Amino acid sequence: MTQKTGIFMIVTRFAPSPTGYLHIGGARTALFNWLLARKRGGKFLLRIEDTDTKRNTPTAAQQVMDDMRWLGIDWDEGPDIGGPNGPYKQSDRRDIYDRYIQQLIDEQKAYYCFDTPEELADMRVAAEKEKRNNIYPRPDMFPDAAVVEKARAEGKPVTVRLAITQTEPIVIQDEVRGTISIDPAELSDFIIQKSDGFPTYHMAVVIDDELMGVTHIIRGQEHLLNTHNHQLLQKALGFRIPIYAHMSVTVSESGGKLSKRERPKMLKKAIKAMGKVDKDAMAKAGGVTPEELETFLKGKTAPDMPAVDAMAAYMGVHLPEINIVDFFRSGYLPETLVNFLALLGWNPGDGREIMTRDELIEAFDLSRINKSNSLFDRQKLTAFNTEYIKLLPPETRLRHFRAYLEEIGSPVAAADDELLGRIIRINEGARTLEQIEQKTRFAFVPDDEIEYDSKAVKKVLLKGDGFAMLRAVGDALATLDELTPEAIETLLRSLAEEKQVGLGKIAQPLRVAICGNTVSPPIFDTVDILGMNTVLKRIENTLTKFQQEKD
RNA sequence: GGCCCCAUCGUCUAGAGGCCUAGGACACCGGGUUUUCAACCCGGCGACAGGGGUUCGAGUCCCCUUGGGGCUACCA
Repeated sequence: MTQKTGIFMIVTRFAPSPTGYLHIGGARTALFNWLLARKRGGKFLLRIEDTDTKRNTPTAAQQVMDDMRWLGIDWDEGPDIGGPNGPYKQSDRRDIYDRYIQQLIDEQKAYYCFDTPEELADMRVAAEKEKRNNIYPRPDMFPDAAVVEKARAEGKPVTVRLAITQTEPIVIQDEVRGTISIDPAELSDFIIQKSDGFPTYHMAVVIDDELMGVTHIIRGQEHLLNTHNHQLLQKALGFRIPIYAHMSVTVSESGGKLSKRERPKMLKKAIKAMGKVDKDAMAKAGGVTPEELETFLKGKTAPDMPAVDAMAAYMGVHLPEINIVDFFRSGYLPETLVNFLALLGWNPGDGREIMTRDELIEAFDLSRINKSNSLFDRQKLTAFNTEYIKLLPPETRLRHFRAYLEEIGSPVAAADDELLGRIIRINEGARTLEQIEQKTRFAFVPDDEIEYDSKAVKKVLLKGDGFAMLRAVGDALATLDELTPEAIETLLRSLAEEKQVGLGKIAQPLRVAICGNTVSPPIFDTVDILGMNTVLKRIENTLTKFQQEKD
């Protein structure tokens, strides 16, 4: 029963609105659609839904595309590369929407309205007070062209609504949720064209999906009830009905939908928890006025993301990663995110978890998407990242690490490929690229600019005989003529034996002297990487610097 | 409030009526390894929300309760 028609090509899409960075939920939606298209040998489209002129931000579309590329989610048609059914930006498709809206009006399936925002708000309040649904009162007679002309001349807002005349239940088929039917009496005639002339989301999405030949739509559960409206529109316009799959929502640790509001929220909480903070300095760090900061702390409005990030950095608080770039900057790998995201609400059914991109594509299927909401578990994400740092081919790790170092402006970026590769290798077991960077940074700062951790200095050098041990280590190292990790190991081990102490007694003072901290990559590699001159210099510096405190 | 969706360890989940004494992964706890932090190895703790049905038999099907989530915009 294998009937390959050949003409039935799957088409999926991701249709973000350019209001900010690509966030984790959007990335998951994009990934599922991409996975389905790749699995079935179909096409995956990218479309920018910028019909809300007030919310659009100019760089967002570019940023979203950059983030998708970083994740390795590529598209076959899109705003930047075009395609047979373009343009792929809704603001460039106004004339198309106008035609269909006019068609609905001509067929008496839609009608003009002239309500002001205040009037609509009153209706909403009244409905709420009377505990009934807010159903728009459809006029018996639809306004004709003359009336519209007059309203426009008077400066009234002009919108268009779809007349919902169906009385039988509206039934949608959902691939993950089955049959969901709803009584049209629950539905209100909704706006399909706004007073600024732009179509609403509902109108634009239905038209574009039809014209672009989209066959499968995977999206969040928040669109489940919209689907009935979309089906009404599809019927009114004589369109095909695509296959829908509504995935569960990803919720955050604090409950509720995982949203970009999470970061400003956490920042506010941190500021309040700290009590006294220099607000002027913080406002300055974030590039906002003290007044703006004050409004943020009191009210609901939040400054934009770069300002939030800058203030968090200033205060040294770690905000939960929400946007894809946040994860990049925290040292996560794209492979980790793709794998982890795929497993949020889907699984291959055979217990596999760590899976390559190809394995994910191979195993992906709509029937295995589950229905219940899932919580975004950062600890498990980190465990995946640890795994991927170990698993990835050296070239790939190197590429990711270099990109990360350049993004955060780390001094470690000065290392050449060979050194960087070695740094990754000796840090195997690290959970994020950030950890590798932090553990290696000391090697790339000038010898006299090492930051000594006071607790480490006290514990390892000042207390006990750490100081004397360090001197002995310095003397011993100075005699070494062959510099390899093995030679260093042999030397230090025999020194430990001679002194009748464990290797730790030798290694820790040395570590603090050359790194400033008790935490570093394995000591023999660390010495080797720094080179003998630097090591001896730092030992010397350390002895001099803390000599007085010792006495 | 109305409408809709969902419900297995702390978390992500396996489970499509007997294979379940409910399996795996992360987290957690205990132990081991060890030059630090990790990583690694071994072991352990730990769940079918509650109540009714249906059935020879229910985590699996139905109903109710409870709990969670979504929508209810000239946002998408």
